[in-house]
Amino acid sequence: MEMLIKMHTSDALQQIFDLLHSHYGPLDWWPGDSPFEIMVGAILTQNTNWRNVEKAIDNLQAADLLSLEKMNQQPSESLAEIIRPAGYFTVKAARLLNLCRMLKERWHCDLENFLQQSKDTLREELLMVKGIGPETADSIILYAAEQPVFVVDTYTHRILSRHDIIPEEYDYSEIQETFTDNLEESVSLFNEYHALLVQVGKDFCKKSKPDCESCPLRVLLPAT
DNA sequence: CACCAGGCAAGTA
DNA sequence: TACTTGCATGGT
Repeated sequence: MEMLIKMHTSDALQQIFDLLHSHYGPLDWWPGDSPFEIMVGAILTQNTNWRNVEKAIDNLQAADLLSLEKMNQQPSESLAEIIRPAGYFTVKAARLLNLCRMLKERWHCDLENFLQQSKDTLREELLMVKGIGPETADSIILYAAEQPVFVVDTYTHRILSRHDIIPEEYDYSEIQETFTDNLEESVSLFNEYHALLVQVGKDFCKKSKPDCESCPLRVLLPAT
């Protein structure tokens, strides 16, 4: 009679990180030049392939709109046309302007001061903006403000539940706690870990056609 | 052709 | 509270 002993969560999370890190090495996220560009990218990439986001950001660059003050002066309709390739473009244009308006009215466009708040108040303030939810807020806190929060996305949920490390029905905060309760609180670790999960998700853990045979996590069973 | 991608808010019961 | 639906382009 054979027995399968479930690994402790902290050991599993450490093993996943080690496997991914030795497979991919440092990924140098976030792919954006300034804190403002990172914040814009975080909104544009909501439920959208990053390739499409890059096209939209190129358009914004060409229109010289990658600054808070300039974007804030842009009418919603023309901003929408510029970010069209990112999809959901009317909704996302409004969301970008909601963020710009909050930063102007509450922070007088001083991004540095805004991002230097404690991560908890920063998160509260971001979540008050209509169009910024938990993942977008946490992406901004980790990658623009460089403060230690763990970012959870659909790949994080899919990979951990398929490997039986968390239950399928875990929500955002439960998944986030799984990481923060079992890892040292470190900006560079959280940065790299989320980037690695997204990368391995794109490469091997697509929703309907996973490629578990060649996935670097195949030694952790079960999967698919 | 169908399906999906680094979510979120609003509507329904 | 717990589901469902709209938003939309571009790649496989």
